[in-house]
Amino acid sequence: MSGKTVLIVDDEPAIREMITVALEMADYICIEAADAREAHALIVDRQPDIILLDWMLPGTSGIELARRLKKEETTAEIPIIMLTAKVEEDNKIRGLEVGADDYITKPFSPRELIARLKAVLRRATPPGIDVPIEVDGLTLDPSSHRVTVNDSALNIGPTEYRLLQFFMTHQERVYTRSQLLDQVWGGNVYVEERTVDVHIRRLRKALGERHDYLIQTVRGAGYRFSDRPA
Amino acid sequence: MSGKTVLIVDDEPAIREMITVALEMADYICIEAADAREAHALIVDRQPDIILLDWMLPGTSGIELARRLKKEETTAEIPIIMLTAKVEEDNKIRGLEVGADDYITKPFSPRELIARLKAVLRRATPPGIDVPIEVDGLTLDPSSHRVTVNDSALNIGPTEYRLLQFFMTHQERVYTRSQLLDQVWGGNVYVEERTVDVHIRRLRKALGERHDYLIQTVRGAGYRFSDRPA
DNA sequence: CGGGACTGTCACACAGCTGTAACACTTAGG
DNA sequence: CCTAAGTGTTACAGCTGTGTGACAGTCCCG
Repeated sequence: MSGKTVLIVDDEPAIREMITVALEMADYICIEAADAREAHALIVDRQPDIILLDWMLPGTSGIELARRLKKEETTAEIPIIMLTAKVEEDNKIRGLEVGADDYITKPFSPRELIARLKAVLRRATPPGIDVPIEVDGLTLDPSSHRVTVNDSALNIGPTEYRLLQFFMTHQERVYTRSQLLDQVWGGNVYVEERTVDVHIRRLRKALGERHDYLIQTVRGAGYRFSDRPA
Repeated sequence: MSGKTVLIVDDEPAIREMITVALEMADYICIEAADAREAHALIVDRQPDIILLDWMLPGTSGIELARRLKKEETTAEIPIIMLTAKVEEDNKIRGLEVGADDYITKPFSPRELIARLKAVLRRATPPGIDVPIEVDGLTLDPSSHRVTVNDSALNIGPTEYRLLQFFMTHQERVYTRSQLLDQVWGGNVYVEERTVDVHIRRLRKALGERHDYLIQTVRGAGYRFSDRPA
């Protein structure tokens, strides 16, 4: 299972739909945007793992959006695959110039798309994703799928693990219950928002009094992971 | 929840009503005006996030109003969607010419209206909405939902947070209690105006003596946020 | 099949936030 | 000065949002 979130940016609904269907079959989570603004809003809100970006867009062009994304610190790391309608060497060059990680010319087969996607994700997946994250004695090691507090392993369920991993890779930022459901549970499930509270609780309990301060409640907003006291 | 305020300008009460019902279901706050004059008054007073403007109006036409709004600095930023009765290419062109952001031809479905509305609002929302704001040592960071004074966190409730955020993104301008209730509390609540005073008080207290000068009382008018002493 | 682990939901407890009223104070204008 | 209107300040009762424990259903593995 991949569970990676893919943002598809194309002004043509039919194309978005086609890609979505293909990718969801391959177990990706898809979100769609029709133009650059919509795309930007979704990027901020959902933080996709990769972006499929059409070359031609109404308003701000795909190229322009790519350039901007690569400039902003919070989005620069997200890999981008450009979609171009024609085989124009120019596009390729300019696309890669502004920071796109790969490009595909339409029409393309789902097979090809997924292959490229995997390749880019593998390549872009920084050596950092497998590196253990450590905060104040709390360590999460993705490669061994293990969580320890001062070297003593702690026993948490899969959901708590994903939740903690998400938090530790997204520190210092508040996430609403809804966003957490999207990011940790995966967009298409329907669960009560209060369920998040329960898993937060379980996680805190597992962390123990010495470390539960790391998961902070922001009343009226959501939760935040930070080693800096509230 | 959106909570955005939509001003509907149309001389036909039935149409206004229809739109209002549709939009309120989608969680927008609606205010209505029958002509240009009424519209202008509401724009100044309520500062809607977007305006639905009928092409044909008694007295000053919709086009004329749009033109004026785009000229005035305080209203130029408010997006406008023109409503036209017939499919006349002319209207489209002239409407966009004077600065409308989109147009819809009647009749239209609520679905379509809301879709356009969202698109325009998203387009109009600057991507920089998440950057921290800093004034004289006071920092508000929307992404972490944190407020600090010289790096020491200060503890304020959700309402004070929204109030402060509104002020910091709208500095140097005086807002009446009524306007603040609209903007910070969200139009449809009914609360005593004096409630604003209390929250202002709480905010000032939290800011401390060193910084409470930032929130200034304008006797007989309302409050203003400014780093320039009164 | 049986048992254990995990999940989502609910009900209840509780802390913190909110709106209001009441009272104290300040300002403007006679 | 004196008055009235406008604003500052405080206390408090009610409410909302969050913490918490229990529980039943589900899935997986032996």
